[in-house]
Amino acid sequence: MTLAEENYLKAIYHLEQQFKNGVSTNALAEEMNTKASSATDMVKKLADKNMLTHIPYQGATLSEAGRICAVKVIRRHRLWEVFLVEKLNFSWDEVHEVAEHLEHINSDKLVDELDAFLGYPTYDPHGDPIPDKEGKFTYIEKIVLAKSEVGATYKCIGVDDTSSKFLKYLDSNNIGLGTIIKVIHKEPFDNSLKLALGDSEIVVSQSVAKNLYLKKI
Amino acid sequence: MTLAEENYLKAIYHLEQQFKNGVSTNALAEEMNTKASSATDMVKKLADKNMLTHIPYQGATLSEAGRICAVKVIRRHRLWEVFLVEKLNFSWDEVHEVAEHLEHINSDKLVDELDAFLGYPTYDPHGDPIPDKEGKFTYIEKIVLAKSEVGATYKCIGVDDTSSKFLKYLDSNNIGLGTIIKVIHKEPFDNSLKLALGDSEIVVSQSVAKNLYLKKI
DNA sequence: ACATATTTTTAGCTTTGCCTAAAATTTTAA
DNA sequence: TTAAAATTTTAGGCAAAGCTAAAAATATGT
Repeated sequence: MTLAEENYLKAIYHLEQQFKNGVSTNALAEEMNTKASSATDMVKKLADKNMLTHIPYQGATLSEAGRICAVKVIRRHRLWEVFLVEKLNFSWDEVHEVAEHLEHINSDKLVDELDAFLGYPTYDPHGDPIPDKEGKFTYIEKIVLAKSEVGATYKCIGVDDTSSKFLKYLDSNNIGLGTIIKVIHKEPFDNSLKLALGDSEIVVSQSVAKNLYLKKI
Repeated sequence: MTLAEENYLKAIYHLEQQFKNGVSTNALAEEMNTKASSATDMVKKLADKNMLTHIPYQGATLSEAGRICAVKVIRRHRLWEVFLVEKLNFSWDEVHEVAEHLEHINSDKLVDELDAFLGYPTYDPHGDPIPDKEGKFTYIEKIVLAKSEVGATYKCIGVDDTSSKFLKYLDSNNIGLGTIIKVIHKEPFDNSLKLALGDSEIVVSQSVAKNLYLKKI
């Protein structure tokens, strides 16, 4: 698998969560920041390699081989993110770009030793699960903050949007993985939420609340 | 700089140690495991980018910019080798291939944090010096075992040949960086050497002796 | 010195992955 | 239901980095 092929597989894997019945060329092109014609080219190449099935004008669906390959890339990406944050003092908004490169180094020894060195982590710094050597994910039931109950207490376990802007916003409001959050009030007018974090209170907008994942505690 | 360009710059830098008056196209092609015509193409491209000067039919010489770029790649390569050996349990014959990939990830934060994480090492697992952030090397005077004095005691500080075969040979004879070696006898017939390593004695051929670097102690 | 050998360069082709423009297909909506 | 809009594919090109084969320049040997 070339670098470009791996990136396409990862993108298709990602989009399949959303579009269960095949990933459209346009959606794929957008995810890859490229043009539809390029996406078509690559989809055809990947179909030739039996990494996916493609019905023209309909969409692409990963084969088992394609899924395995995508999950391996995701495993590498997320393990490197843990390494960067825990060992090299990266903050969670800085890791993505570098991990995009590291994820393409395909050496079983490298990845498995890195996994062991990090203590077999099951979640990356954004709260996304890290597949194990066999490709198995550990799932935790995630509640999105926007659908939380007033009065309940939660732990922050992940984010949906991993853009630098959003992660910096969270940092500046002292929200990180593991942060304990109590929902004080929900404003019916704009769906903003008043939260208690330790002894301070903050108000977050609905668009923030839609991107924060919690676990009830 | 693309991946291929960086590899060529590294190769030219390496060959310049040997061929002070310009690196020939053939030598470069051989170092890169490619054909002379491909080397010519790349040399022209690098000359256009002011990374080197090229006199047709004569040879190529790195510019200051080219040297800086090559040294950066070497720094990254050697730091990752240290990481692989010290943190991920790689042996010194396994590191090269993976480091060839890692060396091309160009992030100052990544490299400088890695350097700090490793404790600012000055030598890689083969005894080659690691340039610092400013590109400065720490040099130690190296004595090649083939030119050692009978009766003297040395510490192993590096190898010339870094092939897997040679490194595995050294491992199987319990020779590594830091090993203390006393030269017991030099056989005039074939220039083989009898060495004392701790309380065992071994005999090594001249071709081994030409590839081991020592420091007198 | 001059023919031959070696080295280096040039010319032209391949593959990968992207692009634009145009054609084909499917969807939407009047 | 049929014309317009949107989506997808095809066709043809481009740049990078490699290749082979042939031409040009330099080196060598007698």
